[in-house]
Amino acid sequence: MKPCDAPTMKDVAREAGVSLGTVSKVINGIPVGEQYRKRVEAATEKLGYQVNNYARGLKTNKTYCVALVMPSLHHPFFAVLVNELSEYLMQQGYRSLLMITNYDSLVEKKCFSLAQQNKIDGIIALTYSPDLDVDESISVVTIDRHISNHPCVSSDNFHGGELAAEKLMELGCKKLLFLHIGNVIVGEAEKRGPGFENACRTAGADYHSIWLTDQDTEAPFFRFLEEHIHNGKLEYDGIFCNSDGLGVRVCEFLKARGIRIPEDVQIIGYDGIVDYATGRYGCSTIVQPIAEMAQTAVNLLLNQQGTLAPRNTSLAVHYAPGGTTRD
Amino acid sequence: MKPCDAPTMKDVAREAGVSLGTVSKVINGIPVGEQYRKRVEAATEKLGYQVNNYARGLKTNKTYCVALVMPSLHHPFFAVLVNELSEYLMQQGYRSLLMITNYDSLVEKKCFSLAQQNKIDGIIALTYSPDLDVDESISVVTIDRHISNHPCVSSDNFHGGELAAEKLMELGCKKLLFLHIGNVIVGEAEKRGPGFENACRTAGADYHSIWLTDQDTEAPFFRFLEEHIHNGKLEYDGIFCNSDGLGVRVCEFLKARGIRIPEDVQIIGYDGIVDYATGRYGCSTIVQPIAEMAQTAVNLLLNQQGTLAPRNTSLAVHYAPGGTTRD
DNA sequence: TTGTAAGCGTTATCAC
DNA sequence: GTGATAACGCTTACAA
Repeated sequence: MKPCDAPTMKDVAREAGVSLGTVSKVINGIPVGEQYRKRVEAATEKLGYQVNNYARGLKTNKTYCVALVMPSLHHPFFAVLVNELSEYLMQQGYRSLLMITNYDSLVEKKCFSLAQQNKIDGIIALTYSPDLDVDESISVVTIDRHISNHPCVSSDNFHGGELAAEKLMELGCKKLLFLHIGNVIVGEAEKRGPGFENACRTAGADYHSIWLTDQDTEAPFFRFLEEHIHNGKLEYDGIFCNSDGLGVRVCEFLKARGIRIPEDVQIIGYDGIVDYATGRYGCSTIVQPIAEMAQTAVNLLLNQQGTLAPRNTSLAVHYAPGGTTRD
Repeated sequence: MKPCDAPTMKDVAREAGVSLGTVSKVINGIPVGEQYRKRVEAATEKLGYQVNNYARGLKTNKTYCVALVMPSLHHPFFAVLVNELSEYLMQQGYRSLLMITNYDSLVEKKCFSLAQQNKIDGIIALTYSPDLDVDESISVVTIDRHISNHPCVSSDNFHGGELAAEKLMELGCKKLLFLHIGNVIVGEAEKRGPGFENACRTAGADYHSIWLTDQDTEAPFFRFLEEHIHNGKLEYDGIFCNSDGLGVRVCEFLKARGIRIPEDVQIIGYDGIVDYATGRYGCSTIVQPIAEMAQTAVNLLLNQQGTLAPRNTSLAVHYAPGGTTRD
């Protein structure tokens, strides 16, 4: 790569015939004599001068840079989240350092260490390591999962679960099923199930839950479904899946066995993932407000003074039909 | 946000009872007396010292940071591309600064200027501005679209187009159609059409092309298709779309009109986008080697000495069936 | 070999 | 209000 030596403040000062301090003041918007300002601005323009953020960061200990630590961009939820985070950060005058962990807790640790080394102003992270502790001097906001006492932003998972149950019952389901697969790490997303069960209990509904923790295969779900199909009819008529992906797969599985969706069985997922090609939801779903979550996380990070930030901020979700329910 | 004052090299030197220069040498792997090294390492460990990349960058003019300028992460192609770029860069010891332009050429310009200001070591960009010129002193590698004479990495679009045509003919199609929608900016992706047409011509096949440039609606395609359906039968029996998204939409449109895919009409798209939920292609497709493209771009950027980099590097594509062809 | 000191491009604190 | 000057934390000659 080529060397890159841009003009420095000193060059501008020489060009404008003023001192270094004056140039600095003009650059930083500190009042300065009218004609001096004019001269400096002209010189800046002429030389195409740009401040060196590294020198500035060294001096001020402020880098206007936030690290985004995310598992992967293969999943649309993460991709869109990073998109919104990055755009909003840029609007606020911040840059984003992207770090992909690939769900690997070793990499997560390395990223946190690297982030601190880069003297970034803060970290926004969605991680899976249970024991990821970070220098107390750095600001951190997490998404969905907690890291020590740093503020966490998530959608209102509990209410999302309730909403799903209520919607299914409202649409006539009598025998409900909840399917959950996920990491053993307890995060905010794990409240979807309790929310669902709570609503079922409250309504006195008949329901069953299956929790697959720390497993990498959904096979048990499909075995269960298979076993509960009698004479081409599933025992359950309403299913809540803890992600849209699972919802879509369950839907396909049942259709392949001649069960009609949504006529025989109705399915609701969670996330609100929109297909890039069709612009539609893959299944009926509880929609997470990704843009709002991103903005909330950024605001929380940038305005974090002391420790008065709430440990958890849950944003409102809403239900959206996606063809797998009768509405 | 909280202040962040980590231990400095001076602290380590004091702790270890050696001089600043010695610490620096240990940190940078320059040979130093065994016992000195031990002492420095112990002190480093004890204080939890980490080099300040801003100070180092200021001194060395090397930041180990590359800017990724991308239109959006809502489209899976860009999301996966950024994922691969970022992971590979990290493997090579580089960090990635993510900049989302939202297809806005004003933002693209701002990003380029910002990137240079951040004294990054290079830029990898996928942009739409026709007139995006950049300081000659900074290394740039582009994806799919050219910016002045910087090296560009893409998949072998021309051959991809040929492949699609050959495959359709091989699968028995007699009357081919090519559908293209895209920006007026001519990039490597625009070679898909010529490749397709070339293969058709060579084989003496009957084909028709529709190019929609600089339009934001695909309506003309669907109007055309509608007009060429007679007695529930489309005049064409093989369609090549310049993206998987379009392929999927065309497929849906025809199915909705009672035309069977792939029995009556076969469709091939371009990109190789895999659905996150099912893991399948949305339609039969020409697969771009995204990971290889990312690695090639990074290697080109990092090893760029002088200007001996090829202006264009096209990576091999392959065909993959995805349910919209009879194979 | 190891220590010393001069910068890298800024900002900030002073006298003027 | 403006211009020297001392840091910021590091690398790198160069001197010891």
